[in-house]
Amino acid sequence: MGRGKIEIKRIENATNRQVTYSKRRTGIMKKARELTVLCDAQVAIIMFSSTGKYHEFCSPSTDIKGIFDRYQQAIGNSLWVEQQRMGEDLDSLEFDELRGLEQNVDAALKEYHVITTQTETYKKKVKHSYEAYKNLQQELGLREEPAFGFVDNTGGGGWDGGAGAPADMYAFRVVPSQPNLHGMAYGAAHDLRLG
Amino acid sequence: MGRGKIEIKRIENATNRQVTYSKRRTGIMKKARELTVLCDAQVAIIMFSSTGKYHEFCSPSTDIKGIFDRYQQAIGNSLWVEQQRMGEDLDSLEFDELRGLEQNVDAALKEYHVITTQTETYKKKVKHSYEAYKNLQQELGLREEPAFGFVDNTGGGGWDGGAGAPADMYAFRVVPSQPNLHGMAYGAAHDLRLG
DNA sequence: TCTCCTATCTATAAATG
DNA sequence: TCATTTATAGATAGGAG
Repeated sequence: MGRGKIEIKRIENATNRQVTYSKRRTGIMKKARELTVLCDAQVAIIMFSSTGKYHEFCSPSTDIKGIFDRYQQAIGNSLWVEQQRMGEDLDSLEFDELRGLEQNVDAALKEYHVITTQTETYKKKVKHSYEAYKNLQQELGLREEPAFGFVDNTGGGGWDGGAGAPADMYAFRVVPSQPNLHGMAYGAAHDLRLG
Repeated sequence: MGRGKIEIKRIENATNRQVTYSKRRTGIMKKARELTVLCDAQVAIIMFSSTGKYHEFCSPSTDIKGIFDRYQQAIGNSLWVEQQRMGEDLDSLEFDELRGLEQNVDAALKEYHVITTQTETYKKKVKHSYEAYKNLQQELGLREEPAFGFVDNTGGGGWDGGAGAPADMYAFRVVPSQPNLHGMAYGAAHDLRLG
């Protein structure tokens, strides 16, 4: 592409590197968006430029964290399969111990559910605030990516509807190396009950 | 590209959709690789096809989780920069509520930490109980429930996930810095139901 | 499915405003 | 610095085996 072939190696000139990063990033994001639409796929992309700025893409109806969770789950599944094949010998556990475990986890999830519900209202406000912010950006004539799923921290992109990221970001701020709270829905707690 | 322009909308024919997914995925992954080299960038890509198979790309010297962690930290940091800009355009009541949210989430995560610590003890027991459970299942002549609809466990491809929920308990154990309570609950729901 | 082919379409490097 | 233009390299849709 472009006026002449280029070798795929680090661009030493910082300006050219940044320009190329920006152009190619846009291209990849566009391709990702097309892929999600054409092929009904879920795609999550995180990029950090050499200057440390980040950009993301995420298919609609989810967020980066959701896809990452799904990915971890898939990885976890493969790991477990390998684990089984290795035929690791495990100790057994008394049934009443299992029941005790179940009750503890259930209680923990109930407690979590209360907390989650309590903060849910605020999360929505944050999201709506961001949308207001984005709209303001538009009104001020700042450039905007046309499609869904983009977030960047340069002020040039924007959030589109459907991304649940703002709420998650709040949680991440408090504990950067943060536990995976995302999918811990209370509904799951009910299913924990032993028969 | 190719023999004629195509409209960017879902490809209804499943075969064509899969073929296009495969081709375009390859293209995007290649572009991502070039970007990391040319521009010294960090890139992480996770894709799930409509059939549930997943593929990933990640720049060298790190892994998906590493980039995701960096991303979480980055959005955590940038949120408050954005927040302050946004605050100028929000009324004070809204802003007070946003502050309230911070405190709520903070409290929630502290609570979560306590809960996590409390349940940490049980994680090993969950794992250790699995073998006993499998044995019991066999004795009772029960079939294992398929846990995830998206998983393609027909064997073959290296990245395809498989098997059921217990994997999450394993993932939970091997990734203590990122406990996955969602998966844990889910796993417990389906695999600890002994009675 | 899978690979190869290739006419066409798209992305983009470099130039330009 | 930016956006825009333009000439080319690269990606790929559709078809064949």
